[in-house]
Amino acid sequence: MHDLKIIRKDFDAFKKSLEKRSIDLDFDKLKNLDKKNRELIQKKENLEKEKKDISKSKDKSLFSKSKEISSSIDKITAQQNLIKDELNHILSNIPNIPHNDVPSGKNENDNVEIGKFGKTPKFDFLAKSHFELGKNLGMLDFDLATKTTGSRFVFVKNKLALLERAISSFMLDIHVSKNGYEEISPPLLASENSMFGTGQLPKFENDQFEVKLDADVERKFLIPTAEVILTNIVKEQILDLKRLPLRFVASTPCFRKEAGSYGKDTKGMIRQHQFYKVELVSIVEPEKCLDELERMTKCATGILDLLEIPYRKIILCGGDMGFSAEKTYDIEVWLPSENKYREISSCSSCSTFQAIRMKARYRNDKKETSYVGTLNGSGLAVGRTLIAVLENYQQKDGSIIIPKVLRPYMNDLEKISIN
RNA sequence: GGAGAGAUGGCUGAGCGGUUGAAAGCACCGGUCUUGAAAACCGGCAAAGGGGCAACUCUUUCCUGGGUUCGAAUCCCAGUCUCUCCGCCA
Repeated sequence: MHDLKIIRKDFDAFKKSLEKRSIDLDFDKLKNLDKKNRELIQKKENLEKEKKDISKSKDKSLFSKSKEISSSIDKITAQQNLIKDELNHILSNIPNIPHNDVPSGKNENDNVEIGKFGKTPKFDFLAKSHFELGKNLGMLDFDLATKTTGSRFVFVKNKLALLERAISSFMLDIHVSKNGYEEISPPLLASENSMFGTGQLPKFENDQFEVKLDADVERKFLIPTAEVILTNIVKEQILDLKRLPLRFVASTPCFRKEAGSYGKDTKGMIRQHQFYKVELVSIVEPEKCLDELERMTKCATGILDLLEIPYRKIILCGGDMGFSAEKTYDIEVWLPSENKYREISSCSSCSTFQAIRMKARYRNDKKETSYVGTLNGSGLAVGRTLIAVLENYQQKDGSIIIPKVLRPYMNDLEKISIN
């Protein structure tokens, strides 16, 4: 969310800073609402002052006047609330401002590649897709998931289930022991307010799974990413500067409706309603956001280096970035069967955008309260890492070599074979 | 599911109709003392919003929403959350 005080200072600059996003927004309306809102506030405050003075004077002859003032205040307040709600509604639907580094562009075609890393495997046979490999091994079962649940779910079985668990544990261990993240096992449900804090709500409600609880308590949602719950750890807090940076890592299931991607990636486990993801979240001083983004991205790519899986790094253009991000790197892994790179991680700096929504603040070196910077990134998507291992480590006979770093997590198993 | 207790500033915690934005302690900042640090002592220290170039000033806020009153942290009603005990279940 944006700070109206800052927008107000230079309205045109604000308008311009959002150009890269290519959104349609009635800036004049916003401006007018803000003006009207402040006028009403002033009116109200003057009346409140008058009323307060009467009450302080304890002068009985003025008491009836005070009552009249009260009713005027009520009227103005009602009016002001309407304006304020409209203002908030508009504000909470405006995405974050792209950083200067961000290339302009409309969609994923305008993203810019930064570099390719690792060696793509050369096969003397036709590379199979992960779902063929998994089916042949008898360890990926989509039909069974359809039977018990529905489309876009999968049963991972036997040694592949072990592999999935190994990937998750391996990533957690690296991030905890080498990268300095604190491991968290969080709730998988988030309150409506938490979902607002990180920017999933109100705009993207259609992508979320809502869970109905018995009572009429606050709405709850299955987390679409652990980012939601990890970032909200600091909501409504004023942190001591000494505590920063905070770095959290969690491996959790994520749930997404994938509304709007009907017919996209319907085969295999690229795009599921449920998937495991190891998520990294950092809470930092806002000036350190971009440095932290580089660091976090290195933590993510470091995993792929260790797994010896080829990947490339790209920077997202303004039109392709997520709602809350100011700058995003995507990491894409090489998938031999598709002969292209596919997203496996997305690391974003959200500057103070989420912090303002969450009211997450810290005391800076001048002892003033100010908003923290938040970052999140996948480190990495576990399901897609499984896919990448399957495809890049496949052998002619359909067996899968286990990457060396994962073997300690799999009783030193070197290979997954049919039977 | 049954029975209680509570929700106050960064934290702990008093206040229970009228200078209470709120005692006290901790934390934090400045000063005295000290070779330096610690201790001790003195002083400062809430947030959000509005106006002003600024010094500054005004309003709101003691879980949320209503109500009583000229006036509410304090009284009444409704709700949310947290904790304790009992029961039940992982």
